[in-house]
Amino acid sequence: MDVFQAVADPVRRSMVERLADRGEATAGELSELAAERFGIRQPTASKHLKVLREAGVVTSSVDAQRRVYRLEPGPLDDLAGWAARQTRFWTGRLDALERHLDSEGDTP
Amino acid sequence: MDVFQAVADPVRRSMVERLADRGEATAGELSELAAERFGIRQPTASKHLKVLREAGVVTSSVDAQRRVYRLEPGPLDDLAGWAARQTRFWTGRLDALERHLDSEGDTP
DNA sequence: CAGCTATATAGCTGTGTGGCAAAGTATGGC
DNA sequence: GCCATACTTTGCCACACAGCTATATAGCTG
Repeated sequence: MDVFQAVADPVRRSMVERLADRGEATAGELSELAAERFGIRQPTASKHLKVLREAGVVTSSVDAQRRVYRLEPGPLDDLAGWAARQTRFWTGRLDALERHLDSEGDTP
Repeated sequence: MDVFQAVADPVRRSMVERLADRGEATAGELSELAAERFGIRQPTASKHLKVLREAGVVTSSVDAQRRVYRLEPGPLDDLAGWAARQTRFWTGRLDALERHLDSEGDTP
């Protein structure tokens, strides 16, 4: 699954936000957060973490029985870059459009 | 459907990119593009346009029998902003983290 | 080693969403 | 007025995905 799909889910976005705000967290902490905010069970949260992992949005390392998750900036930067590029092109271009229409000479 | 879900689909992303690159387009043009790239039929493309419309990513106006679609920067800016915020927080903070760990004084 | 804690996996189910063909709604042209 | 054009809507099916419970795996702890 790609980054776009990964962050399409509010539960996963909430996990990402938690990691962005306060740094790394264990699977348990993230699961508990999801439980509070969305009322989901631990295995469901674990599944969401798997999706984020496979999209490269987070990485995990093993600390005894704990898995520590942290944010991986790459994919999110790609996402931000894509979205920004889409708007930078035509935002503030209304004038350019009008010039274009003028040069076309047809106002139906 | 929100912006995140709206751009989660590659067909819809392709439509957005087309509008970002070369400005407004008719439903027919966007449908044809989707047909070429993804092999989908016209009603399916129309459905995708509806999703983009309802997410506020595009707006449409009527020109005779044609519907002209254009990009609405707002939602995409929100998306870009969100994604950027998630990474700006901890990117380039590895040093900050190390400083934090130093000030904690515990290296287990 | 027994048992507790932490997390992942397996297997099942309901619902949302993407795909299609067919029908409906406007509008322009003959 | 009627047909063609340009879309959208409707109704259908299939499949992906989020949710759950139950179970497996792994590592501490007594």
